[in-house]
This record gives sequence, structure tokens and C-alpha cells, in this order.
Amino acid sequence: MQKLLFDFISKYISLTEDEKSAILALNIFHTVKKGTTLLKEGQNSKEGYFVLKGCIRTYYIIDGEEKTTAFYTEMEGITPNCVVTKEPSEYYIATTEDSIITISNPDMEAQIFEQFPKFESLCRVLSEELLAKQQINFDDFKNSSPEQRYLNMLQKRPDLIQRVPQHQLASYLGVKPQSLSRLRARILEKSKR
Amino acid sequence: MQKLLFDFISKYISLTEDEKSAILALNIFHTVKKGTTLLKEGQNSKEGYFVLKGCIRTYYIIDGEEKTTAFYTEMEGITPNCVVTKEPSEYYIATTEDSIITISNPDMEAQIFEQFPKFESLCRVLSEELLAKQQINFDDFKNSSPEQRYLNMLQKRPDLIQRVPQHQLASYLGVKPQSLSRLRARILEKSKR
DNA sequence: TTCACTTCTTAACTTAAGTGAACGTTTTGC
DNA sequence: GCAAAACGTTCACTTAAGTTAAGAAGTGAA
Repeated sequence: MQKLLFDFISKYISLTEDEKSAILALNIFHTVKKGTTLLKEGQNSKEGYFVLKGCIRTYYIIDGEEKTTAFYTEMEGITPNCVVTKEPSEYYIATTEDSIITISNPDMEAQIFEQFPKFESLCRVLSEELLAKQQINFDDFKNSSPEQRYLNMLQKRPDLIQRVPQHQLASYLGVKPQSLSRLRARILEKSKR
Repeated sequence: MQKLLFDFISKYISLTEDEKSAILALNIFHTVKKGTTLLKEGQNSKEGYFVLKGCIRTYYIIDGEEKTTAFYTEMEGITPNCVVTKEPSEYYIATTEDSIITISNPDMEAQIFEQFPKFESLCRVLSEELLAKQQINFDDFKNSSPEQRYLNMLQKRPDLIQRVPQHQLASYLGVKPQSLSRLRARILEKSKR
């Protein structure tokens, strides 16, 4: 499992055996059952997550309704807002599948950054990259209708449509589950003709 | 003008005179007239921008229509997607007011990071912070209707409504200019009753 | 000053999303 | 294995956004 993480890192920097062991010493690898809540609204957690296998989602509960806003799958990570702002979390994080993830915290980061400054460099590059990707995502979202967004997802994240329940997909796409159903029916109807 | 930048930085780290001069030596301060295009679609620029005074926006041209997706005002910065991905830019960047901005590039960054590693640390923290803010923004957007988004902006960015043309605001809010007009009229009507 | 241009608003009509409810299917917990 | 809950789809109805068009108000340049 560790191999997955090191392969990912090696796309950015190369690691010595020393550096690898320093990471392993942190004991950050965890297997988590489907449906496990990693973070609850109101909590003041300091944990960051990185998915090696499986899928986790972030969701809000607004007027008693779950609003899923993001999915993180293989080789994607999230540092919850509350870790950065030090405010209580506004959202939940939970696994949607049995997953293998790393769980880290700022202390571990600080420790590693001090031992091996190049890790901080890596993290800067990664978050700049994420930020850019995130911006493009948001732009695409604004510039398209729910139907276009769904078609877009069919192209770019076909796996999500398979592995995630419809009602979670719906709020991710910014519509109600009924609208997603209808929209899918509409697309199917069009493709027939 | 430099003072604005140093005051901003001092919220995160303290700077020695040496470090300040190193920054000043880069000659990154520029005054830019309203309406100046900083980046065009298709360009492969390496420049990053940080607004000291004024306002810049990013926009796409889709089917001949401008779609404004973001505004950056005082003490906000942007590293265009193309700088990170090294692909040609998909969008434009232009000033919406006479502005004072810094223009930097990765070479300058590398140079400063090498001289003063704590700048890289600063940049990591800044981009993680931005990423978190950006995520919350996106979540809010998904979880609200155009009308709620407008009311939300009235609360959080009242300045934008004053300083930016309606049709740019409209696409920023994810609707057509006509819909924004109508939606504003609707809100006004409600507040009367 | 006038003419062209842009911006903003309004209106009528079309299309799609929200809402509330029903119903069959699947999943889950005991 | 069974009952309850969760899930997905469909439908009728409501509400709001997209579309097309027109016109008023402001802006700038000849």
C-alpha cells in the first residue's frame, strides 16, 4: 500500500530510503470501513486525509438534507477547512467505500518539513497544482448547465457515476435527485432519436 | 505601495531589511490602466499577479460571450492555470480598474526561495489557505440558488457590486445578465412588502 | 451635438429545475 | 428473514432561469 504513496510522490521528487522510513515511522496508513465518518460538523479536527484506495466525500447538512460537495478518490487528498482556519468544521467527511487512506496532522508535517525541507517544497507545488485544478473545476461549473455538467462528468469522471449513489451525485452537480433522474431520462431520450 | 505588500506578508512572517530589499530588487511593482489585458486565451504566460490596489478579473470567451469567473481585489493574487500546467491559457485576465499590481514569474520565485527558504514556507501556507477558502466558496455556490448567491455577495463582497458592471457580475453568479436584472427586481419587490 | 456603442432593464415566451407526493426496488439493521 | 428505512424514478404542478427582442439611459468619440 505504501508503494502507491511513494509512486505518487516520485512523480514530483525522488525519495531516499531515509526519507521513506521517516514517513513510514509516522504510521499514517489506515484502512477504513465504508460509511465511516472521519470528521463531523462542529469538530475542530487537525487531520488531513489522502486516499490511496477507495473514496471519501465531504457533505454539509442543510435543513436536514445532505449536500455532497466533493469526492476524493485514488491519489487525491484533502486538508479540511477547519485545519487551516482553526474554526469548527462546517461539513462532514465520510468514506463512501471501504478505503485505505493516510491520516496526518500538522505536527507530523512540521516534523517532516524540518527533517526534509524538500517535503515542504513538494507540498507547496501540490497545493498550487490543486488550486489551479480547483479553479478550472469551478469555472467549468459556472459556465455550464446541470445537463452539461452531467455529460461532462460522464467524460471526465465516469468512475464516479458508477461508484457513488445518485442522490450524492445530484448535489455534487448542484441539483435535486429528482432533477438528476429527469435529466438522465432526457439525455437517454435524445440519444435514442 | 511596497508597504501594502510588506504589511500583508508581515501577517504571516516577519521580514528583515535584507529580505525586503531582495524583493524590491525584483522590480515587480506595476501600475496598469483600466481594461488592460494581462493574459490572453492561448498564451503560454509564466506571470503571476497580486493586486495591491484595484481589481482584475478572469474571463472566458465562449460562443463569443464573455464569461467572468473570478475577481481579484486588494491583497488577492492569482497564479494563472497555464503557469502551473504549462498548457496554453483557456481564459483571459484583465484589469477592471486602474490598478497597482505585482507581476512575478517562477524564476523570481525560485531565486527568492533559494535565498530565503522561509518564502517558500509562506507560499505553501498561502496556497493552502487559498485552497481552503476556494473550496468553501465553491461549496457555497453549489448549495445556493442564484438569488441566494446574490444576497450572499451583498453581505460578503458589497464592494464588488459597486465597482463591477452587472453583466460581469451575472456570469460570476452563474446566470445571464437578464436574469440578474430580474432577480434584483424580485428582491427589491420582496423587501418593499 | 450627434451618432454609435455599451449597459441595464423590461417583457413575452420557452425550457428546465424545484416541490411534494406516490410507488416500486434495494439495502440495512435487528 | 422480515420490517423499516433508504433509494431511484415518475408525475403534476410551481417557480425561476434561458431566449429573443425592444427600448431607455449613459458614455465616448468624431
